[in-house]
Amino acid sequence: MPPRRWIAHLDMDAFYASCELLRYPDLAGQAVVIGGGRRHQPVLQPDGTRRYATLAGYAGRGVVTTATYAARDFGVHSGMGLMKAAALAPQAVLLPVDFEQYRRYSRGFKAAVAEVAPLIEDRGIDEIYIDLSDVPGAQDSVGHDAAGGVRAVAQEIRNTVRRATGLTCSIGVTPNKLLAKLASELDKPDGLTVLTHADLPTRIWPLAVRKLNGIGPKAGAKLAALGLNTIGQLAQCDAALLRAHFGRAYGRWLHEAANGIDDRPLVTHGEPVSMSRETTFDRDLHAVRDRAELTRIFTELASQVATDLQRKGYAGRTIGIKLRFDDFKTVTRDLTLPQAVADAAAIRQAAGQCLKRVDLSRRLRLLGVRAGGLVRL
DNA sequence: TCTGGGGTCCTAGGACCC
DNA sequence: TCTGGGGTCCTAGGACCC
Repeated sequence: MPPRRWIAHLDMDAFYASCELLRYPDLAGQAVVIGGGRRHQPVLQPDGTRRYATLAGYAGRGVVTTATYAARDFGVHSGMGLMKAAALAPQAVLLPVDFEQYRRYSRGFKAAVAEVAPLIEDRGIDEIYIDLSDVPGAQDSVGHDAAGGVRAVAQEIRNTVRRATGLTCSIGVTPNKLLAKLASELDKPDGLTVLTHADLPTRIWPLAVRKLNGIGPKAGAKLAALGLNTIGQLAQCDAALLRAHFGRAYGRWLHEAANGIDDRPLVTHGEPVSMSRETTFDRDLHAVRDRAELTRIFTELASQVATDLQRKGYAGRTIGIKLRFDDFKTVTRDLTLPQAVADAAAIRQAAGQCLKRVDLSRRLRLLGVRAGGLVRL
């Protein structure tokens, strides 16, 4: 028997919110929302207790980055505007985002996992894929359960993460990344789900097509218009019809994905492609009337990109800008230079060239600066 | 109660070269 | 002087993800 391929997807539970609960244990069990700017830090009071800001009366353009499960019970979810979240759960505690802290915990849980299983693909701050195929014990049967060994390995990883960070995670273990990603959500939070291809009809096919990693709002709506709502309906659908509606590559992918087919390897190391900084203004700004403020922000963004590049040891040959107007229309412009640059002045200069190519009659809500075509310094 | 910030990848057209 | 085909680079936009 050849060894089975066992891929795990590990997803930290309500990651940012859970990190904050470690710092503020008095909030355990409460509806807590992480998001917005820095204007709502908890205040330590003379009696030693903390006073927290709540969502009530929030005014601004912030969105929910993460919400605790208690807050989710009110219908609050990530990406939702904080104004809307405040209407749903005015009493929920609002905490500012502290990426530095989350990155520490992120490094912590990844290092803990690597002790058990070193083949890891990084998928951002709070999730990873892990190849368990060659981890000792993963191929063992337990009684009549061929997946018993890998289940034990995954459970050990969960225990290790918990010990190292105090945080819980959910893991899906399946023959490939696509199914593992789906499976990790099936028993969230603090869950472990092991699936094989045999489980496809009962566990995967009833799910909405939008659960598939790679089907977003647009493709989801298009599939719905075709009467395809579940992964099972998609799996049963004629492959030629999917190609006709979605193009050759994406049509084929849809058909394979719905049938649980995915042979993508883990990517265990990678170089960054671009680095960018962007900001949404508190109020929409006009190129002429708010010129001084826009110039200041523009220069600041260029300088932040330069700092990021230098800190990580890269230079960028393509400098670009991003603008979002008051009607939410977004445009980009970029410029490829003869030489890669990493200093603030050169980035600011190139970004300024890009800006000249944009019609600035509408007011702006967002400005961004980007460096692509990265080379190692 | 409109919609953050940081990314990746894909497509498509035009320039330019052989 | 009516016109092929392939390859690469550049640019702009868009879908999608965390």
